[in-house]
Amino acid sequence: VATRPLPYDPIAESVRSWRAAGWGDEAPGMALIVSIMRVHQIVLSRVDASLAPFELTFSRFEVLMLLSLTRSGELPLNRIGERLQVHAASVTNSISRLEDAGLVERVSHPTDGRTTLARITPAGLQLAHAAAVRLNADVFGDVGLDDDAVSTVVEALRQLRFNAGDFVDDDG
Amino acid sequence: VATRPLPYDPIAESVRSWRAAGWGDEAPGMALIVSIMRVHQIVLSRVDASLAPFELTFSRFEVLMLLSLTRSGELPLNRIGERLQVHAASVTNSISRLEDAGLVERVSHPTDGRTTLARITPAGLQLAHAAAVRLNADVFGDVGLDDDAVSTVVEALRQLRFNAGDFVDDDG
DNA sequence: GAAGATTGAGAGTTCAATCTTC
DNA sequence: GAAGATTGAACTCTCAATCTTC
Repeated sequence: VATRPLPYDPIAESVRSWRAAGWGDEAPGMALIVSIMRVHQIVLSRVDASLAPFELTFSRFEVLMLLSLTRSGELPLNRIGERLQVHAASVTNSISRLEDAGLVERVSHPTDGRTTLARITPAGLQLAHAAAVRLNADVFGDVGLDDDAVSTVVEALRQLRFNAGDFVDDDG
Repeated sequence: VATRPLPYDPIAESVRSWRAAGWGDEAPGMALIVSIMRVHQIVLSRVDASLAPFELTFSRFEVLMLLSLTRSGELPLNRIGERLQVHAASVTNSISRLEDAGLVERVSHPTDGRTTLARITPAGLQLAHAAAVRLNADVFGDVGLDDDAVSTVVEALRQLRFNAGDFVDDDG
């Protein structure tokens, strides 16, 4: 953790200041945005700490996991970017690192010479599994909220993602 | 936005895969973490886009806003880091950039030679106000969730932050 | 010795520009 | 010309190490 616990909730304090400045109407939105920023920081540091023994970052773990859950174990780079919602340059970076570690290899696409496939290696498969087990135990198994709150938040954030145009299918 | 909308919810898809892999118990926690990661990315890009005309990032805006809401307009760098929950190195970086832009200036602490104060300038005050108005209009005023959902999520995330040891005062 | 601040290294992200292939 | 991938530049964040001052 970066610093010691504060004697007060910094976000509640920001809301008070925002209201005092005459921006009461937008205070709830401000609180939501800042809460997301802070919680992101917290969970990212947890995840990275849990993954550190495997020399994986969360970004690379996501790529590895996505490949490991694919029937053939391979996927075009651009589809990885779409699915994970990251820039093509980030995918290139992640794949290169995973390739250096021997967890993934680049393969030519059989019919389209423009696209490159990433294929997970046996070592990659094994590490993906081990890392997932570890992450489940360290982080996912207890995120610091009761089950009801978890599902409520997940649903609300799904709504937010949908409204942001992340995806178009709005069943459930 | 980085990519076009997907025809399905990528997180719901991950949950299905996670269950299929036999990790059903931890699937909700996984969904929460991934949701936070993705929503963070969305709101950060919105905020940065809104702040771009001012040549401010959200980190620097937060510093500027914190100073502008202070009675004296100045604060020790370490207190800025505590309040914003960021590393001292990040504060140094932010303050240097704000100083380069003439929005803040470094001042020696009157009694403690170790600490440096950041003081907001008149230009900084003016820009902080303009940026806040803009952010309220562009982002905070409509975050893409109804009011009930916003307060529910904010409260749940407060709980998560509290459980993470971010702060110790648990009233409200 | 401890606290506050800074610096340099390393990782990730995005964007713009470039190259190859359809 | 458009799509896919890569590269380089610019930014932020964190960590470890260093310097100054209490």
